[in-house]
Amino acid sequence: MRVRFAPSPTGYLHIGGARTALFNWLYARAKEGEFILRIEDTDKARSQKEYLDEILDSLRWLGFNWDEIYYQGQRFAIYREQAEKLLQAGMAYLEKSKIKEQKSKMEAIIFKVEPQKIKVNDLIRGEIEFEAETIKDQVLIKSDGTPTYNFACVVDDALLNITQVIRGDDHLSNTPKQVLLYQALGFKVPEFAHLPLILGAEGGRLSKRTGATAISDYRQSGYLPEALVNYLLLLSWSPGENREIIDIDEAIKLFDIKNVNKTAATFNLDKLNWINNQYLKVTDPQKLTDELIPRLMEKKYIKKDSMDRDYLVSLVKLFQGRLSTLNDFLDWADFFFLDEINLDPVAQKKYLSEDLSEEFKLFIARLEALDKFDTLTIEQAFRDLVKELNMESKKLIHPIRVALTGKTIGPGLFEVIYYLGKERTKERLTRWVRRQK
RNA sequence: GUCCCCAUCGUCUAGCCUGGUCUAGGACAAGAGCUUUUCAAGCUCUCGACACCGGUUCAAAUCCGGUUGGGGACGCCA
Repeated sequence: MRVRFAPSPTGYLHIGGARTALFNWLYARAKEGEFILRIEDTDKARSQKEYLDEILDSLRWLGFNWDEIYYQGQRFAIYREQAEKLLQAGMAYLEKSKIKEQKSKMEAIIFKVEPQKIKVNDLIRGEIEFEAETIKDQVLIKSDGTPTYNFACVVDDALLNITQVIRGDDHLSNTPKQVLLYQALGFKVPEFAHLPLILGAEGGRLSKRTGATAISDYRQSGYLPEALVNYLLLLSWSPGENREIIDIDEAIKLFDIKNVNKTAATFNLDKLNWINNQYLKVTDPQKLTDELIPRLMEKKYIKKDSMDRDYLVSLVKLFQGRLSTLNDFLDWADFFFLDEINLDPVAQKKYLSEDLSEEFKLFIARLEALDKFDTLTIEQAFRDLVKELNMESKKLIHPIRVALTGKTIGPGLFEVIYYLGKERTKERLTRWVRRQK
């Protein structure tokens, strides 16, 4: 069993490509076969090193390790040799370039398509029949000497002994053309499996506007690779038993290409966010901290030399259960790193319109008097004060939270105070009292 | 225009192959409530679908045909 993923370095690895790579990789791992990477860089003008690097990097990040890698750009002689075979057999002919600007005097090699019925047996869709009359003669080698996609693809899949071609639905109509080429070259036709496409929110192809961006963008936003893979898995495949969260090892055991859906799926960021949250919750905070440190440094929230790692880990634990992405932490925990907090105007209006300077002052005094400064002690001091003032605790909790964090949302107030520390808490509350005057 | 694919809640899906166990199950989202402190976490509940028409059958989400709708492909791009 040998499968392949064949990206073209003319763009970044996107959601659709990643899903194709995933299903190929899964197929290989489930059947203990080989997963081969083939870089389709025949279009020299459009292929870029930057894209290649991004694709390989993203694949590694997702965990799709490959067993072999090939570059079509290094195999032009092979394609030409195979094309010559067809030429000599009379199954192909030469034609002058139709491109006006073409300076080369070379001629293109074109495959003659004879009328016939072509049957394709798809692992997911069953038997599909095409009429060769609806297919034009196919260019094999362009007049600039480079092979066309369909030709290079067939030659490589055959010569690299690919047994199952698993690819996107958009290649379905290429399949009869390719079958003809396998037969003409005397190669064994592999099995095909065409995966349903992933559509954007408005139907149609995924684009930047409809939410599809490069895998590296998801990485940068703070999605975990396991979560992204889990989400991709759920798009047109289901592990059954109403399971949503499934790790890759279990998916390998349960995966069967025959159970892949035929229906195109719509990419849904909300569900990805939910899955990412599920993974974020159970990920080792140390690991999350490692991921967060460079992001915090970039935001200038921390400096490398003055960083207290244990403190950071504690903060991460505080927010861990609520994050959709790692970057959420940057927004929600900002007040721990900033001297001047970002005060949400809506929150201010809602909870800080009333003058609570007396209550704030009293609370500051209570904090001042504490020998021990831990969550429980702080809470006790607060509860006592509220009781004495004969106030509802939430009437004071919310204003204090906003004064300290600038937000109406966040972890429990007493934990926030504890991690903010006595000095910073006092300072922020005092600042607010002064503002009242 | 031609060819091809697809069709269950707004979205992802289970069920379909091997018709009855389906007054169609789960998840995300949305709405409501609970959580002597917020929620973007947790718990509970609510809303919500077999595209349509015909056929086969005692019986159809499940099988067959058509219609409609959606998607893809028709390049000397990949």
